[in-house]
Amino acid sequence: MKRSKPSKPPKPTDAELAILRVLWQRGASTVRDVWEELSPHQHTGYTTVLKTMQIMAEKGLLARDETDRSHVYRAARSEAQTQRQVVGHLLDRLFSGSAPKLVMQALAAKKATPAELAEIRKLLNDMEGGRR
Amino acid sequence: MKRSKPSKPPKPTDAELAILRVLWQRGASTVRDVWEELSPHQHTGYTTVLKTMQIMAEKGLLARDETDRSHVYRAARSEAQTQRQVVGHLLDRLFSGSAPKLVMQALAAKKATPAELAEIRKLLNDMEGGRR
DNA sequence: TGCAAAGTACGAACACTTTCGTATGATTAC
DNA sequence: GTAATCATACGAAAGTGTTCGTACTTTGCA
Repeated sequence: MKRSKPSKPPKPTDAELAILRVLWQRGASTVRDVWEELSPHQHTGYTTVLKTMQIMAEKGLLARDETDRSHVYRAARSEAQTQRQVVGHLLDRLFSGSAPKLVMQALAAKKATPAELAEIRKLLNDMEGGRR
Repeated sequence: MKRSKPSKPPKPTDAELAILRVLWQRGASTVRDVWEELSPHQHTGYTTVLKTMQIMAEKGLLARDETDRSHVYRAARSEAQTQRQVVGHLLDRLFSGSAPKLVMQALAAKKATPAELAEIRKLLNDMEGGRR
């Protein structure tokens, strides 16, 4: 017997991530909403998005409201929760658990603006302040 | 016709990452070396590791030296290069390109030690110093 | 010499992801 | 009321990743 809502949703795939991004941005949406948002950028058919979202609901990645004829889906976990999960996964597998190494590569991969650097600096201050 | 060595190696999968980690740590190694390192942690057979490494060589993820009977493999790209590639990929797909957001989740996913925080702070100083 | 050990190559099975065509039912427009 | 539209559900195909059994070759050694 398969449980309908696993307590630990799996790591989303890339295609699933594209759908999640739309849902985080728009909030609860129908398949059509998501498809219209996605289709300009990728060439996927409507039923492809539908099927993927159905599977994501089975996996526990999405929750759906079947009240209306057009079912309304929402992300089961917040963007921040998902980010933390994926980053944690990556940290273990590619950075030997070293957050600073990841931070370094993040900054190397994409130059941060001065404003962003200030933001990170502030974050560090807060963390050190809390400890000290 | 398939090119034997694509100039852009694809993003490594999780299983491939496990092998790469051994190669980065040990340097050029035989399949047996890698398998012996891996087998205590995972329950994969010798030929599984062999096959995976062969495929990785085809993909351009590994380079191999066939001089000796036991072929010697090495990672085609450095650990830092791979980290940057994967982080860049993640940045685009899950963080809308915002490095600070990724940094925040990295620090949230795993508490950094004071020494690590200092390290990051130093990195920031260097970046700002260079720009200013 | 001949046998065991160690190595590579190969093919196949299985699982998972992604894609889409088609069936079917509900709603809307005329 | 009937036809077109729009929705879900379902099944299947294609691609990829992972695993391992088996065959074949080379080497070392009693």
